[in-house]
Amino acid sequence: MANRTTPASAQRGVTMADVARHAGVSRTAVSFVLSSRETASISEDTKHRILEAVQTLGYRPNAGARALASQRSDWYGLVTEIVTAPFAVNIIKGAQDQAWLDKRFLLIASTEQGGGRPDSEHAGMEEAAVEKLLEQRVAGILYAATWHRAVSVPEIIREIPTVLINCFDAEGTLPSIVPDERGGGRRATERLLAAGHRRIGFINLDPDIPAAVGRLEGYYDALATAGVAPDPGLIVSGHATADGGYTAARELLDRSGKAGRPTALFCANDRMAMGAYDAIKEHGLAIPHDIAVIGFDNQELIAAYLRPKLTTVALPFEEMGALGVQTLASLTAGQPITAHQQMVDCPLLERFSV
Amino acid sequence: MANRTTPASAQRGVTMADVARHAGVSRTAVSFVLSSRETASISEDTKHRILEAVQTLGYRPNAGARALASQRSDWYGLVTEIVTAPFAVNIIKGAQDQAWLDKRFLLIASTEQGGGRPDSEHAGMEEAAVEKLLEQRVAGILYAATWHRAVSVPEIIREIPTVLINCFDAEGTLPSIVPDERGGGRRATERLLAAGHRRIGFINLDPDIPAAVGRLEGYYDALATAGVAPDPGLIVSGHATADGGYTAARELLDRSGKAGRPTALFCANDRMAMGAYDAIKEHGLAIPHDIAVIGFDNQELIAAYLRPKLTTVALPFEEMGALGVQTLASLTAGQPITAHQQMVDCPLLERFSV
DNA sequence: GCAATCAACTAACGCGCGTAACTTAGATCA
DNA sequence: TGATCTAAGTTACGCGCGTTAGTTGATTGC
Repeated sequence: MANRTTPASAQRGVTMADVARHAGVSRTAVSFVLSSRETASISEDTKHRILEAVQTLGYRPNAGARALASQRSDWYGLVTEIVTAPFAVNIIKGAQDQAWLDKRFLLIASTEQGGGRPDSEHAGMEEAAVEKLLEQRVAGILYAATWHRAVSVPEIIREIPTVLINCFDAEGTLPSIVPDERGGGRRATERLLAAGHRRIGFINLDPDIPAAVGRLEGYYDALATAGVAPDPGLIVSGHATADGGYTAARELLDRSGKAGRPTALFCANDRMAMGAYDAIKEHGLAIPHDIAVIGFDNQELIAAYLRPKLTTVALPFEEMGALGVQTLASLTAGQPITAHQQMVDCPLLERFSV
Repeated sequence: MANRTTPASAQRGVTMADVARHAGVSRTAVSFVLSSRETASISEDTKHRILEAVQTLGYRPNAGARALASQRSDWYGLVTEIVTAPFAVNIIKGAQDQAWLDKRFLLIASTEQGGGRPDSEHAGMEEAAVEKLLEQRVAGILYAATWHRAVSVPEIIREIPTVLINCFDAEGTLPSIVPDERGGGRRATERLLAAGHRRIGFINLDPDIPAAVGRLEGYYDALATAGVAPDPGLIVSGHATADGGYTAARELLDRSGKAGRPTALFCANDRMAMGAYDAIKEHGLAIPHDIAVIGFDNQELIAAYLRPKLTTVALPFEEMGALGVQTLASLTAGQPITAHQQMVDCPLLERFSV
């Protein structure tokens, strides 16, 4: 049996010079053909000979050398804390896929390591990560956060084109891409209103964060448009966990305000919705028959496995990642950015809890 | 106010030559100092001058040029389908962290794009991904799977050092790292036995996959060691979903075999445990008072948010990722690999369902 | 007092490639 | 027929760096 381990290409170092020699042309000709320059004129015949040589020798371009010679690179850096957080990992996927389409590579630098470092140390890691990426001569940097918030980026990041994803810098000097929380909140509330609900409880997150602010605004927007007066008694804040949702839901269900208990619950995230499910079931109520529930975030592992499956608003992680790469591409191409902060829609995913 | 945008370093292209000029030495001297070669002798004085020049000029080495000149690279490629699957993403984290410690970069190539491609197309994507990584001249490749199984890797991957993570090749010719399913199954069952349970139901996955085989073997191991005769009536297979777990659990609970219903349930994954919880609650039973439950996989989003929180066996994703990088490091260093298949322990995480 | 040693460097080459500037043989034109 | 132009290439340089093979002046050994 023939030696099947390695085609000719395996012997490291088939270079353009080898291809040139094999095709009987100069190295430059090979370069011209491979980079398909229109300005240079190479006859169809030799072009064909060269491509054939490439094939038989198993030539593989050396991306590093190419970057060195051409003074530009095919790489974007992605610095992020989200590698661990299964939550927002789809940002990576979106960015990765888009980068792949653009024939670019993503160098991912994780800034989260070991548990519970102090902030100062984390900042140091971020700077180190950016430094490393700059050493790789990336063409630009994506900076992605686990949850939508204001961040302070290391200063050196400003040396090259940068796009923030799922976060924004307090000064507002860097282009950023964030979810349209408000639109999502409106959409969810509208859905409940459309189902005939008028007393809609809202279980909110820590009211200081952008997600809470936006989602609540959207809730108000929808009520206002529908001409329903908001009832402050229907709005509570809870810990962003299943337990928090459980407690908050009990509070709302026990409460018999001026017009009785809510007939629907809009939970500002899916984990809280998970807890709310428990509270509702303990109350002997059925979802969605007795009470409707809508979540937020679309954490698949929760939303798709709750019984009944949870109708929820999705955070557009993948889209944000892709848009980030696109934005970075225009930035590095020198095109001016139209909007400094781009918002991406949060679509409603209909399942069976409404 | 001074122009704060850019330190000297920002002007792209502070090279070693610049540093040398600034320090009044040859470029070679700079190179020697920066790569801290012991063989070369540079006086403390000039060494200091050089480092100072590096500092004031903001010199940053060019990783690409370095790789080109030294004929080796700081990169490992990670080709995987798991970018999307929040599930096994910790493999990436483990690998990333370990690579960072080794001062190496991970180039991640996702092979999963758009939904539901046919297998053939997926294979094509994998080959393209590997090809791209080879163009980057990575020093080695990690190939990681979402779930533990046999895979067939693209042939070109054999051109360079490769380590499989969470999977193995059918021929067994590549070093691989997999979870110790059997040990995990044993550990879970032992825990239930230690809690006094003797009738332990086992809800298994599709019995053909390695995870199902191993976990069941572990279950038998523990029973045998404890001198408990296995009851075939206590073992069922279900769909690997919450619904599947729900159905399977009902079946076990309704069944009043020779010795009544099981007092504990070992579910071969957490999603099924989630469904089992529902079935148990519908039966009016309390966890863990009336019946204990143990899961497998430690899907945080489920296990940590179920009420009560689920005791489960963790898949050592992070460890496998880290071990993968370590193994690859020894491979690329030319050291022979001791074991062709390395197994990593699956620890039991105690929560409140036992 | 002179060869041998050594510390402290430097000159020069090449890694694989992009690219501007030049060459050459044939076609075109006045 | 000589000048001009073009197609089809080639020569030569440099990207930033690692590395080998020197070079140079001071010190040592006898």
